[in-house]
Amino acid sequence: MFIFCLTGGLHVAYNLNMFNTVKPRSTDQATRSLILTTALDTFRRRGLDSATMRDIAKSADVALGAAYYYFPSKEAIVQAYYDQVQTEHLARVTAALLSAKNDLLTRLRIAFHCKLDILQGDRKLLGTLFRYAGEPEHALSVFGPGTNVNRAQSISVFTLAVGDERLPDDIRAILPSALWALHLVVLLYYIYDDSPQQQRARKLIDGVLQLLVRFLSLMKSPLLKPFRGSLFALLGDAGLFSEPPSSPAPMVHLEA
Amino acid sequence: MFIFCLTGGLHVAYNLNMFNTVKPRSTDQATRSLILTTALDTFRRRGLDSATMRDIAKSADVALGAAYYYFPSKEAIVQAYYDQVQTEHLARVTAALLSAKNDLLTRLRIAFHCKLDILQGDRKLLGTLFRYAGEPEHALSVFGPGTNVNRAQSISVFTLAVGDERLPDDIRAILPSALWALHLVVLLYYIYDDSPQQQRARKLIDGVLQLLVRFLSLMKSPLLKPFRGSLFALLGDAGLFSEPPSSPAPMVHLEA
DNA sequence: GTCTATACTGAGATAGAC
DNA sequence: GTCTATCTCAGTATAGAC
Repeated sequence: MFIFCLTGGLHVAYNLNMFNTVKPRSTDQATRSLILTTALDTFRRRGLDSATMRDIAKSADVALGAAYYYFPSKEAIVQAYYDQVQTEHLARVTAALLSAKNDLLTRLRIAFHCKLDILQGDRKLLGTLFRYAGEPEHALSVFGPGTNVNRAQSISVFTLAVGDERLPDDIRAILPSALWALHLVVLLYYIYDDSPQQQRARKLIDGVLQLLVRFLSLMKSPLLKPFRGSLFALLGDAGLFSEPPSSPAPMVHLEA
Repeated sequence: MFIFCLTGGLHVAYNLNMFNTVKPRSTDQATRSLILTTALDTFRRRGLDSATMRDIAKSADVALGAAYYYFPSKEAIVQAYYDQVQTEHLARVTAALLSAKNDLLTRLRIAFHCKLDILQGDRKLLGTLFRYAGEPEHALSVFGPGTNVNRAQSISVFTLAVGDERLPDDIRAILPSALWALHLVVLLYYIYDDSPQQQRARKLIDGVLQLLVRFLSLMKSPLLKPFRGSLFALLGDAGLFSEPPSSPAPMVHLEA
């Protein structure tokens, strides 16, 4: 219930806005793209809250109605930005993994650092990601059913990074979702990090992933078997990182 | 930097709004209290977003300006509600600990379950707690300097719960702040929990605290010494749960 | 279906009179 | 300290050009 686990394929087919700034497929997509680009530019220059829809429309030389025609709200524009980021993340990680060393730590570092690379300079835009985290009903809640698809895409990048690493089944099942949750925490840290070039966030990633990999191998130890059993029993009961069988299937929410 | 560690005393002196609904100290406090009570009632009946400041003012039989005189924004009202909750939490936990068994698990369960008891029925109001989590500058950001005092109060309840439990120094230093962070996660789960009476959240608390206590005693094992060392090195470097000495003291932010 | 122009509504927030 | 009037801006509506 808390974090739906829709991992599996890459779900590229869902990626509706994949080409919206790269290769407009028709005139209207060009307008959409123009509005999006202009909006992001305005957000970066004036800040998200002080940039009004009228500012954006004016800068893009379209009427206010046009902006609302493509984006039902100001936050829908930010959402579109996240979609872009997600697409870029998948692309870069896919490429980087091809030439990477084959150890888990390296692959995870790629996934995490890539994300921060993409978000470089847009840390303020990132704040809204969490704005509706506490409101399950809201369409833009990071944890809510309204973002099931986006979440699945985001998780799939971590599924890629884990790859075919030899892991116990229980760990393998939850790891991508757990990494996704961890990456949210890292993003929060990144937002608050005022060190030069956010070096502390970079160090945090390296430290935390190193520790995680060590933790995973520790979990294989027979000494920690009972602890590991309790941990996974808890995660199972709570429905964290996976949907428990007793509840309705996650896709139901999409239809509602 | 991420989570300032101002733990120590109970900081009761900071608790400015402690008596705002209990014992008004003058006429204007009575008005403030009236507005607050009416507002919360309106929020609960109509929902936070659809309840307008005009509705609230009308219900409280004051002009719109009066509402804004006491609360600079609608969200300031919610903030006042959190203050109330915090005061109540401290009071209840203090009382409950007096007659409690003296083991850590019991004391931690009191602190966590008490919070949920108080918040019972107000889960939707809770959503706003996280609304500005991603915006360091915002006065109401849970992690930001603007809420240093509130955070310190909240953490102090967990300091109370840990009490004089025999613990290694490094663990003792971060435990209250870590528990505070954990309690935020539990609150998020609580908000999303649609099981009857949020029983799953209750079970999560019990499970997670049991696991935590076991984890703490595992950490004492010499076998895990290197792991523990790395863990605390990481937390120290990242400034998580404590302010690293290289950065300015947290109180500076309060003056700014 | 894409877009312009313009006007309107609702609500958060503020100014200034009393 | 309280009220009334006013401002701003997100979002909606509408009528029409193409």
